[in-house]
Amino acid sequence: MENISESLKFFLNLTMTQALIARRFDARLSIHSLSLNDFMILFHLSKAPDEKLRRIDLAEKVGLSASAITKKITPLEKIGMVTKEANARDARVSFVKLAEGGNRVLHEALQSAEMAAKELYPKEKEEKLVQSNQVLIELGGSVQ
Amino acid sequence: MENISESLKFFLNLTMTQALIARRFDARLSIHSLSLNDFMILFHLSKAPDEKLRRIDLAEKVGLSASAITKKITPLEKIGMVTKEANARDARVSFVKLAEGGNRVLHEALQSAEMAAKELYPKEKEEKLVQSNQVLIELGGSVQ
DNA sequence: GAAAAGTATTTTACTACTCAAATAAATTTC
DNA sequence: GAAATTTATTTGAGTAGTAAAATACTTTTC
Repeated sequence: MENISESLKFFLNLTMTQALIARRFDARLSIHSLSLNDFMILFHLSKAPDEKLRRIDLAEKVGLSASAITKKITPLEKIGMVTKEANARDARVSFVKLAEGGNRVLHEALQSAEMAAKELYPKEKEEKLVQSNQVLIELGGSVQ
Repeated sequence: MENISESLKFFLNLTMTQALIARRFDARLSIHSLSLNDFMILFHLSKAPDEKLRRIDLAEKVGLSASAITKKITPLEKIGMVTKEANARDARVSFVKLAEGGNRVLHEALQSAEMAAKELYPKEKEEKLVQSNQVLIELGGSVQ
């Protein structure tokens, strides 16, 4: 087996750990009847200006296709997590906005997410996590 | 919006960047008719002792469920990427072993993967990637 | 200002996964 | 050593995603 680059090693380990950790978060979030992707949607909406985003921007942030967003938003709207809002300037776009219910559920879910996060890495080594976070942000992460 | 912990930020950015980068790798690997998960299966088999793994161990390494592995292995066997091998000591387990065809395709795919990896991060900052890789390994990554 | 190109979203058809139940063998318990 | 429990895999049913085509606008080009 030939030697593989540090970048490729990094990506392969990134994929392994993400899958591993995502399962733990998914388990925690399930008590709020929220999938990890549902949580990501509510989270990114809450961080956006005026708590709303276009579907394509939401898709990019959450890491799903635009059509996946379309399909997820309808049920989320039905249970009061988000609302749809038209754009006066451009009739093509339809904003997704965080609703009251979504805001409440997000705050509850954030507590569960923090519990899962706490078990991730020893607190005394947190500085290494902060540095790695910087790398992730350079690679396209946007959670500051 | 309350402040969120460094660990949770790390996980959210991990998820965003993995989704982002995985799409790039998937696009590169598609010319070999290989999905990213197919590639991961072949890669982990090639690294395993005797180039074989039990389905549950493969599932854990690739980050899929055991049933997903069962469903993926059958077509991979048909096209000569892997072979099945019984375990003499324990009739429950059935090893998945890298076949000649799988080894050849893996080596071709590794070149495409390296091309995608090269575009990931500036070479002069590679040391930061090496450090982050260390963190990922502590979190469950196994690619050394 | 009509035609062409581009953009945001939805629909369609399909694939890849998940979880839970079923099966089959191994191990533990008593 | 039979019964109960655990472990590895497969099957079945349902869900969540994709890519590509369709739709409906907007912007650019000439």
